[in-house]
Amino acid sequence: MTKIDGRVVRAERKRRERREKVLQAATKVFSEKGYHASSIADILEVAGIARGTFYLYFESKRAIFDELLDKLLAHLMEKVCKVDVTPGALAPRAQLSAIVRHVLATLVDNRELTRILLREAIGIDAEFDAKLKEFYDRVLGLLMSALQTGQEIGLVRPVDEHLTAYCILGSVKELADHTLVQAGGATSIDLDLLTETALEFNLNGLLQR
Amino acid sequence: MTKIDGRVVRAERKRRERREKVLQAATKVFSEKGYHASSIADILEVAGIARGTFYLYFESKRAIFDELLDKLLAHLMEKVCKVDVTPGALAPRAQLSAIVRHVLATLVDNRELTRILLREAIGIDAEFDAKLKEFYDRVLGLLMSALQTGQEIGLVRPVDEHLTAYCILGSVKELADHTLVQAGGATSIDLDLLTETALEFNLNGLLQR
Amino acid sequence: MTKIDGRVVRAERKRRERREKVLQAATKVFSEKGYHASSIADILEVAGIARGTFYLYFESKRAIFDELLDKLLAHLMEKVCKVDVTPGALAPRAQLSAIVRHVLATLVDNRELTRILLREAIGIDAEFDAKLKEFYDRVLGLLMSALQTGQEIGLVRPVDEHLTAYCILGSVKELADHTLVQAGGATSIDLDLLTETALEFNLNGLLQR
Amino acid sequence: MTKIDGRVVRAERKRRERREKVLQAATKVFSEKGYHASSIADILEVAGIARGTFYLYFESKRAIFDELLDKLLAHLMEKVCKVDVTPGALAPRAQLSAIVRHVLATLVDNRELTRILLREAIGIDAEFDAKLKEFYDRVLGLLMSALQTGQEIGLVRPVDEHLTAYCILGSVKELADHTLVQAGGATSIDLDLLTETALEFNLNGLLQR
DNA sequence: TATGAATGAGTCTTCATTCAT
DNA sequence: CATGAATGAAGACTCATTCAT
Repeated sequence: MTKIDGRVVRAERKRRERREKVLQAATKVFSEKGYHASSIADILEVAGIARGTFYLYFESKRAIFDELLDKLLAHLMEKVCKVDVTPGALAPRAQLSAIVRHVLATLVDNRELTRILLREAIGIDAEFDAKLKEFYDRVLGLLMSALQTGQEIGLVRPVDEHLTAYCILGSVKELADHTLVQAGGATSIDLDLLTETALEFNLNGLLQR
Repeated sequence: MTKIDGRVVRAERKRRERREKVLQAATKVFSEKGYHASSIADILEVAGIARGTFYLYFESKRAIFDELLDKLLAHLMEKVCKVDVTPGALAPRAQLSAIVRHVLATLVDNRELTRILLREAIGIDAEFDAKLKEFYDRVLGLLMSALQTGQEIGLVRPVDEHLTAYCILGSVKELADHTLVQAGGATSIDLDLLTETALEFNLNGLLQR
Repeated sequence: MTKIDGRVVRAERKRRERREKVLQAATKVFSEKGYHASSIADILEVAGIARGTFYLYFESKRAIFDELLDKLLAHLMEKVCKVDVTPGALAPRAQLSAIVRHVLATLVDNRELTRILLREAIGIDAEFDAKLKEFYDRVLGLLMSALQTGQEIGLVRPVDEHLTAYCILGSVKELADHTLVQAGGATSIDLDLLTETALEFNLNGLLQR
Repeated sequence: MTKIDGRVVRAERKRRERREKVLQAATKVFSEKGYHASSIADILEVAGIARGTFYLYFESKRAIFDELLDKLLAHLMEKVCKVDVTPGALAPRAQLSAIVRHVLATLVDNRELTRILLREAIGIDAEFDAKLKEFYDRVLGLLMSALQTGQEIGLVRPVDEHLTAYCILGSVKELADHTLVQAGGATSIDLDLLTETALEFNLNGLLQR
């Protein structure tokens, strides 16, 4: 039985590897040509597999795209959480720094997926728009609750939490877009500078004080 | 000859009106369904014209989309200019306020086009991406020069001008997106609150001082 | 207006002619190769039209097949009705003769469609099977009611109406199949002999009396 | 050597059992969904074997279908023979009764295959049509020779033997179809009633005498 | 022998664009 | 000018069959 188990395990691993190969190919293709301009044929060519093989691993073009983004969104949410303001916790600024760093690091580690998220994952269809909205809504929710807490403990000045949350989200998105997406693949990125700039911008604004 | 001239002029006007009608229809359709999901047939139906007629006025689906966006981009750039810091000029803050207000007002006045710009004008094709990049680069250029000037006259604290420009752009884009695009068509918008929030956020950040 | 009306009418007629051309082509193709073995491409070739044109007139391969059969079934049912046994009506035998003649004549006039009905219209899908069953059930219903009436007026010997109705239907179907379908297209057919044989067989059976 | 022989024999038996299992599965699947709607995958699932295994036993989807039908056709022909009218033989009516009974019994014993024969074995392809035609031609040949003999000995009234043979065949086919195929699987069947109805219908027709 | 992953030919269907009227 | 029928390239997806393990 061990022998068979071994075989099964190996087969399972191989299957996952193969799936992964297709996912990689799809990532590359989608990120380069966008969802609509990418054909299954393009993915097949990059993955080096036959038409039928694709459908062995994925239900449809749409399904593989979904999976790609789901993975990135999950990664992004991994360490994004409420700021802890109970006594004894890390300083809020340090916590925020960690979160922003995590997000940016994840995006840096997944440049192609980031491009897809920021550039190609829009206008796919209503269902997908909803998924994306849900993700951003969760992020915005956290931001708003953070702003509220910040105001309560007197750290944050009085602001419209809704609108301000959008501003924060937008600043980080655009930062990521221009740094990771527009810059060609080869550019090396100073994660610390990025994190610091984002944080400073959001916390202190532009004006000299 | 005058008679003929009159006819020609009238014909010319009629032609422009018809073009306009098609552009309106396309705006509505693209804004509702996105570029890819919109078919020429959708536009024809809304415009109330025949298939062949469309191609009398526009070269292709792509071309009319281009024209739509070009118009909005031109409107947006109309009053966006360098901040004037020569003595006697308006206070920088007032100038900025005017510019931001103009941009937001233009977007408010063109909700459907705004949706197209922010949501659907991405991932069309490389050429279109380039056009958009050019537009944003001009905006970013102005922002960076403003940041530089601001730093020189000691108004702005030392920042990475590049990255910070992205943050500013992003905050305004996202603000516009959530306020104009995500909110259904009927919502009334407080342009002053919007302008003020954007400006305050960018200038003063979040922290209490 | 008359001019335009004329144009519209002419266009409408042309449209119907074109549709008819495609229907003819489909009839030929389906009858020769069967539903499953026939591809849209086969129909296009015979009809001499382009791929897109087909979908201008018909929703799908399935839809055109449906329409083909519907037409034949409607024709067949046209003069099939209950036998009238009120005093003064034609003799039952004459009425039956007329009905059988009509059915066989319709089948003779539509040899290809007959082939499709008897040979290819089986196992398309559940929905189609249902449509066919409905048709045959109507025929069987008429037959059973005729058998009942016949028994009541002492014309018909006591029989199981259900089973006997099947026998009658089957004898006519097979007669048609072998005469119209299996015989190549060119054979000339003696409609009178056919009608008479069917009727005699069903009424008097085989035995000498 | 005997030992090896034993092994070989056992292996041979196992092989046949496995083949049988697949045939059973195919029968079930084809009878439920029809030839075209049945996929190899469906058969595999029911048979509980792997894809490759199927092709170890059968050449193709088409081949297993062939084999299924061949078996039924052979069974059916087993006791179908010329009527013996030499003096001392059983009465013709009794002989016919036995033959019809055998045919109907065989169909009853193989309901699923019957459904396939009557419903799904049509429009597969030209070759298959030919095989079926050959079978029916043999049946028709016997019927025609019986009719001829019957007429010669004055038992049968003068009829067109060709056309009448079709009628007989059709009546039995339709009887079988409605009784065995359309009625769900569970219905119990009165073989005697069936045989008697068929015989009476064919021999005596409908009319009271 | 048994397996099931891989293959790729084959089909339907859509839709932007052209062109004869 | 306006029309809308016709076009055909392009793309997604299925499934019988093969083959390496």
